[in-house]
Amino acid sequence: MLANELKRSSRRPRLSEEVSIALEGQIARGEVKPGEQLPVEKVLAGTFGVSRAVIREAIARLKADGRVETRQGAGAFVALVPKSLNFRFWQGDGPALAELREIFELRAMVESAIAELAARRRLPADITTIRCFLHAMDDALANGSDGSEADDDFHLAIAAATHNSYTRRLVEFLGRHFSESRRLAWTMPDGNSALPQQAQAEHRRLFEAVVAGKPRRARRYAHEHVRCAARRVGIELAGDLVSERSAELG
Amino acid sequence: MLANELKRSSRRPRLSEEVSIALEGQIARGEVKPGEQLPVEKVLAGTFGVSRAVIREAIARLKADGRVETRQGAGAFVALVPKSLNFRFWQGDGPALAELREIFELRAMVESAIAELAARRRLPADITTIRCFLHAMDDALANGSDGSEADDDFHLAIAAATHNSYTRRLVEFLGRHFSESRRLAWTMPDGNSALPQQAQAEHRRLFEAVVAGKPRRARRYAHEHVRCAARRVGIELAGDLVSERSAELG
DNA sequence: TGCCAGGAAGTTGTCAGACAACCGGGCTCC
DNA sequence: GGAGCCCGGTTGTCTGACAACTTCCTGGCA
Repeated sequence: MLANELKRSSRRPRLSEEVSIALEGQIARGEVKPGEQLPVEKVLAGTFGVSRAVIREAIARLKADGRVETRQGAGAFVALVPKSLNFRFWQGDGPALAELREIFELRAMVESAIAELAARRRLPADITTIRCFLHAMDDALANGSDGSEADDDFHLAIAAATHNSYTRRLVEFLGRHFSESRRLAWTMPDGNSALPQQAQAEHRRLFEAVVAGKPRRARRYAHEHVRCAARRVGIELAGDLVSERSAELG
Repeated sequence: MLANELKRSSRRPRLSEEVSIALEGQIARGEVKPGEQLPVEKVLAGTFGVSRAVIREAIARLKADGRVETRQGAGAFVALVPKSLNFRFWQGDGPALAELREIFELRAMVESAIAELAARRRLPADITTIRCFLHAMDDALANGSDGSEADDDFHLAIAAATHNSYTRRLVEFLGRHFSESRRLAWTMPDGNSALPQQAQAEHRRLFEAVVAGKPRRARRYAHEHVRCAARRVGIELAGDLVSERSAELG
């Protein structure tokens, strides 16, 4: 019976799991800050009361998650930018590009749904906040500086405008992965400033749809924005999503 | 400058990295299929020409990503429904009933988008997995037992069928909050078994839409399922979401 | 025949110790 | 003052061993 295979609960937790959870917690709580060095393996082994092999497996997990980086001969350090995508992306790796595509795909799904809800729920205060970040991006464009942070805040403000705390928390959580993909739009080499300006035009359109309280239009613009952002870094998303085509009917 | 950061990546790759990438590739290419057992550690050590410790660290990474599950004394197996443990740290306390509406709202957004993508991407193996959990819920219904776990797995399997690892991780991430809301459907007191059966009918409809490869229908059924689920616990969601109305046009 | 207890073999989990590869700082020597 | 070398510290890898656990087979029993 297959039910036997599914029975995976109620097993004794492995030591390496416990250690990696504990370390992850320490990092999450800021007890070891980004860039700082973790205690050396031998010390960790002592404090946790396990062997070095267990510590190494736990750290291997954290490395896989991108929360920790190790340098042979130097030590293990809490990652500055967790889950660094851009390195592998610029190396033109296959899997990294695929990963980026998946992120854009998820962004398209989540952000379009959120834009729709925000257009339906936004209050005057929300509009003020969103507009503030829109202007911040305008400034960044004018100065030629990096507006990716304002970009993050812009989308976060839209999420907040849904007045659904879970939505907002979700976007905050995903922010780590999303911001990496957003930063690409602002730091494209070759000084082509037309691309950020194009993105900003999309932002403005999305903003106006939210202000006007047009859910369908907001959804379409949000989806279009993500798809264009993907295209700007050379990724072509399947464009035949229901939400999009149907929105044009409305 | 970005070039400085790139310099960091020109380091000799570690053995455990290479091994985990190689294994990951074998799994991705289907050389070892979901549910199948990996070669035992000693054999892997032999074929890769490294020690068992390296193999163990590589597998620790795959476990962290949820691509592999290990059972002491039995072996290492490619995960049926890849489970990601990455996001375990965001566990608020159990959602108050007031927050339940927000959770259902988020579910409606996420699950409908995922159902749509799954209907477009599902492969035969995905269908098999999903059907398996559908039957598990059938059994639970027949026995009068709790099928909420199979319910979780059902939706997780649909997320996996999108073949977007971030989607899958997102659903796993949200799982804690969602499963709470799903359990309500299975453990309604008053022995009214009509409600779970109604939910199961919705599951079946959704499943068939995914199997048939009808994205719009899958989106509508997923959305409807969540809305009905909410109604079954006394929460009325706003039903005028774009996705829904427009889907009826298609 | 059917089945159940129990052992044997196989597999993962953990430990301990050792050495290689490498980094960083301090020291010497020019 | 600066360049090069050395040395302690740290991670990376190897080896061998035992513990904990699962699976399967086998022999005895009803």
